[in-house]
Amino acid sequence: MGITKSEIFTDQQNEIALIAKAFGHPARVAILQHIFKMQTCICGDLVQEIGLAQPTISQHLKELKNLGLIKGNVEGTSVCYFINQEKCDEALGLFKEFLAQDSDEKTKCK
Amino acid sequence: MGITKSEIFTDQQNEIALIAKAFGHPARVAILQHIFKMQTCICGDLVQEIGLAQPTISQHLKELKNLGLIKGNVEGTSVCYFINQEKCDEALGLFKEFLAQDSDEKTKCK
DNA sequence: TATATTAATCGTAATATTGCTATGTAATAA
DNA sequence: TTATTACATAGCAATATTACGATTAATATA
Repeated sequence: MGITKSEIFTDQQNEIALIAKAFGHPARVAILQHIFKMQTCICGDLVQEIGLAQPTISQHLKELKNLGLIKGNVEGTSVCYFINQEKCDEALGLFKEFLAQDSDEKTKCK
Repeated sequence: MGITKSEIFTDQQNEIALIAKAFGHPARVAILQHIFKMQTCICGDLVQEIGLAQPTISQHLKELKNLGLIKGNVEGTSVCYFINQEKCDEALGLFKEFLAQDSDEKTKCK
């Protein structure tokens, strides 16, 4: 998207943005939800379930895997994907810290 | 980003993705963090604080405002922005529901 | 009224993302 | 060995995003 000036932001800001971007596409949300629900699944399941072409799903899986949100084990000709719960918990922790700053209503604008 | 086939996803999946996309850029993370910290601020503050050009900051503010994550009051020649805590809580709720599905370890891949 | 201040909008260049078809690769089956 | 299955990768067209300079709009102030 044009260039993002990552260098002017803190590591934490970049990290939050990176994880958020992974959740920023409904296909990836759907993929994660399906794996959460089924515990594990293979690429072909998701192609059936979601209705995007196989290479498209494969690409989204790759992004999620690169971020560590899911992991995959090779089993014969297929790859069994599953949630990396630690990483998801970490992501949720980041969002909590980010969004749950309870303000003490100091000087609000009228 | 090329066309996203929103119509094949559920409203909830699209909603999560939309909110996540707002957090998917470090400038918007930085903007929100600064407003959280200062309670309120004007566009010029953020230009100083973050170091992007005024139109760029203004554009990011617009996106956050469109999603309802922040609100702005006109005060003379400036606009006083502040967090819409209800919307932020709602966003956090969505992420919690999405990410905190405690799996009961059924059939995991080895 | 003229000028300064503050922010929004317009237009545009550069770059990223989405989704596809075609193809490649690895493991299994016949 | 050859075919099949299941994914991954390459390459491309379409579209979205980021960032900026120039300009405009609205208010305040001299």
